Amino acid sequence: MEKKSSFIHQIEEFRQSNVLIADSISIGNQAIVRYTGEFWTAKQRQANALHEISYRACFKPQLPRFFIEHLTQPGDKVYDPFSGRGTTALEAALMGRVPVANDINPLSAMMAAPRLLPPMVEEVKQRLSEIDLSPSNSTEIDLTMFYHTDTFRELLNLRSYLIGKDGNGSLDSTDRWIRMVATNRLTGHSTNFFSGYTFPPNQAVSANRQRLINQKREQVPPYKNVKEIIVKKTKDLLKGIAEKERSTLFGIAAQAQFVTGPADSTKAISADSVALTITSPPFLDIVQYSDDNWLRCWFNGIDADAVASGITMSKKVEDWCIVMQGVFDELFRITKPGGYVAFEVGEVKNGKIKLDEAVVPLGIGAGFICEVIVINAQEFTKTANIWGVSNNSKGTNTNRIVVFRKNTATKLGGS
DNA sequence: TCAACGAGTAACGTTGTACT
DNA sequence: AGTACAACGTTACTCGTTGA
Repeated sequence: MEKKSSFIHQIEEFRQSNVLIADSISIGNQAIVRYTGEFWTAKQRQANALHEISYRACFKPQLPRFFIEHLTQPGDKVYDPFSGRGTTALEAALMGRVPVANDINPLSAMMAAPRLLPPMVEEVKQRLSEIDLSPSNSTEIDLTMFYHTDTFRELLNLRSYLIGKDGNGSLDSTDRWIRMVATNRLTGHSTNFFSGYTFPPNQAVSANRQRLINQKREQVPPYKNVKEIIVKKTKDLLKGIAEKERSTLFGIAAQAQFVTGPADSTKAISADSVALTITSPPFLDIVQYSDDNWLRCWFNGIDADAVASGITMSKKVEDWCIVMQGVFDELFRITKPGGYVAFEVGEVKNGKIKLDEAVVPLGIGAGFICEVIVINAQEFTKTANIWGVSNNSKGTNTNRIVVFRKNTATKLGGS
């Protein structure tokens, strides 16, 4: 006889001391308990600064922290099949858990893995001083709507250096750090980006649109010093990394696993090995992941169109569910008996579609037990101000997490 | 043709705190 | 008193796709 999940007990205690809403929803023939409230706060600058690289559609580090704290022990494997910038992987590593991460876009591991091996600022300065960014460079692509010609020349040289060393296998952890920082400085709306004024840094607009933005603002991209900007951002990222954090991360990094491929077929990850999965899949077709990352892919020699063809962009919930069922089946394979999945989605289409309700049967269909739905609702910046969408009135304003558990008893007739 | 829809972020400025 | 910096509230701003 299996004992009652201690997680629900913890949530219930939390609820009683914080006066949260508890109700339940019927899905199929089951009543799923649902708690709504402010389980964690998610303001800016409340987590480790090492997280602060922009990537489209990332959740706040407080989200994985909450579930890692409650559901794992140090040394446990914590997995994210839609890893993105690697929020789950990094937060897990900072907490002494072993990260396993997957993403269809190779950009993801390039952004996540180097931050498990944070260098000293001096190492980065030294390496940059050894790279010659001055030679004039023939270009196969015009990006002068984004960059001053001298900045563009520096970027082309850095790109050749990185792609060259990657190609002959001589890229080291300092180079990978520089590649991660540079990729994140390619476009942005303020001074410490290589580009002139453009969109906020998680989305690169098309070249044509950038020309129009330049016209409208009567701007020509100003000169930006590539090496100086990389050093500046390196310092910012390393603010929260004292020796204690550095040694935790270095100890963990050697055990971490980064996989690049579809989330429903991750053969490199062992069966029955993962203690906790924390993830957030694409929400239907809301975010244009490969378009938003086209410049980053170019900088790293990645074919963005090829990546795009593998990304789930279903418009309809039914189509999305078919793809996600495959993901859940794979999660069931790799989760260890007694392990958990915390699957985060949001409400979309002006609140009409609550994806958490669609997720419940998928996990059950894969063999999991649905434990509870945790909804973090608060006044916080999720969709605030961008596109003129005001916070808590439109767009996705809550984190809706469906928590599943794999029974410790062996499933009968399992293949 | 037009309206609906939508997974932010970095810098600035003010206030607070620590140290000389 | 003066300096440095940490903390944090506030501020600025755009595109692309779809379906009626």
